[in-house]
Amino acid sequence: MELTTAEENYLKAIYHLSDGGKKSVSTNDIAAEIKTKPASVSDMLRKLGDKEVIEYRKYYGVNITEEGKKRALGTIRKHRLWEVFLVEKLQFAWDEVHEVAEELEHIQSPLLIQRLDAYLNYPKFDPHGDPIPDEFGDVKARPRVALNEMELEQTGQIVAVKDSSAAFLRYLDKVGAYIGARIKVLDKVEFDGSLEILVDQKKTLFMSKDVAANILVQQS
Amino acid sequence: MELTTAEENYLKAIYHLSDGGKKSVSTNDIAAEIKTKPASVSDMLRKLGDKEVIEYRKYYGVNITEEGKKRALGTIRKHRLWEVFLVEKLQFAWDEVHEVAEELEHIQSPLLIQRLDAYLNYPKFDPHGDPIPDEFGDVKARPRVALNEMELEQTGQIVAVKDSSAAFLRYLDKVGAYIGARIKVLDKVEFDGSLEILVDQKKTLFMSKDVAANILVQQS
DNA sequence: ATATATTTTTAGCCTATCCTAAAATCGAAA
DNA sequence: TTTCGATTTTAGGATAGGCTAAAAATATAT
Repeated sequence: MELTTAEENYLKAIYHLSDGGKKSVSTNDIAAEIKTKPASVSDMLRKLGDKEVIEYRKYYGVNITEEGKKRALGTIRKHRLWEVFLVEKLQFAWDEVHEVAEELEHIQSPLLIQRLDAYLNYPKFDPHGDPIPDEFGDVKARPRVALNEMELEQTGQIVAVKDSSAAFLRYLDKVGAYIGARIKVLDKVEFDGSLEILVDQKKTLFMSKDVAANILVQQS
Repeated sequence: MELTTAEENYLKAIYHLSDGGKKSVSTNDIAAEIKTKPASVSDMLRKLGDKEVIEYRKYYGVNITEEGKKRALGTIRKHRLWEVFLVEKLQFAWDEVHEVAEELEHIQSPLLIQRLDAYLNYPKFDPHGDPIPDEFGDVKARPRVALNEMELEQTGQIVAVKDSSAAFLRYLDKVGAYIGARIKVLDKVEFDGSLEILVDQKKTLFMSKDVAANILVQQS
């Protein structure tokens, strides 16, 4: 059964909020995510339930079905492939692509996506470092490495810290290295293993090997 | 003022049916073009009139305004740029691109189109040989040449015949060289000036120089 | 355990776009 | 010029998606 653009957007939101289908999701949370009113969400949930892409029990939130998961992953795949296209071929900055990809992801043409995928050389990750599901909906888990183990020029996103003491987090905060920050290794000093890092394509930052060893990066 | 997808489609249809704004267009003709009912067209014409992209006098058909022309040309530009992309970059056949381009043409992002244009190296014609309006809505008139004057490998579309005798047309019909046919010069025989032509990317066709001299081609 | 607060749903309404059936208008022929 | 056929518009209704206000159900706190 065909989904409308609005339905695809709801399903994608539910997929994300449910952490890939692991948790159930509330009406209010969906409304906040989609920037719409809870009443509108209730309406849509009834429809998505009828189409069996979610399991909907009134007042108890929704769970995404296997079919729904497949659909959501299809939309996510399209979104991320378009993001790669925009950044790699059309020179968009990585933070300019989201809105346009939001539109492009609803174009209906399996052939188009197949060809685009090939044209981009079957990328596994989008410009934000998020994995691109393959045509079957399988996603490649992104390897996580300690920042000090990364090579020159490599890029990634800070996803976790090993040392979560207040002191360490306060330090990270001060230098502007938050969870989610996009980083690139600009330099590694042989002598002491300290690094020069580009954060969010804006500011550079020096850190010791010890600090870097406590920062986990999801590579792109 | 923003136009919806439906409004853009109506405007594009009116633009084409009016031969670029030269003639006025009837409700019935629009309905046929859009594959909708005349009653729906009346509705939409009122709206487009309110938005001043057409001039609408009940019962007397519509004329497109300058503003409307500009909008229509913008949509046509996007459509044709996407067609070039699909054919040149994603290896679509020239007759597979229309439906997808119908969807892509409604993506709203001036930056996207600007970048796409540059990426495609500012093409002047789409894969069907139709001219691509520039960002100001100006279109380059396509030169027409006699088929016998074309060079090897050149492509184009048959747009007219010099000799329109029944005999000649019957001959063209027999060999499958109709007005609108997409052709490519595969070979030119030095000795007698006869040609080998690829028609519609499917069948090849041999013709004498005399025949070719009577066929006018719009080059791409 | 009951009262209150929060969440969710329902009811009713709006706009966009489409439809069918009926009414209005136009234009051409007698 | 009157009438008749074709075209066009209007009227009224459907569906998709959104909104507000009010009702209903659930969750929480005393």
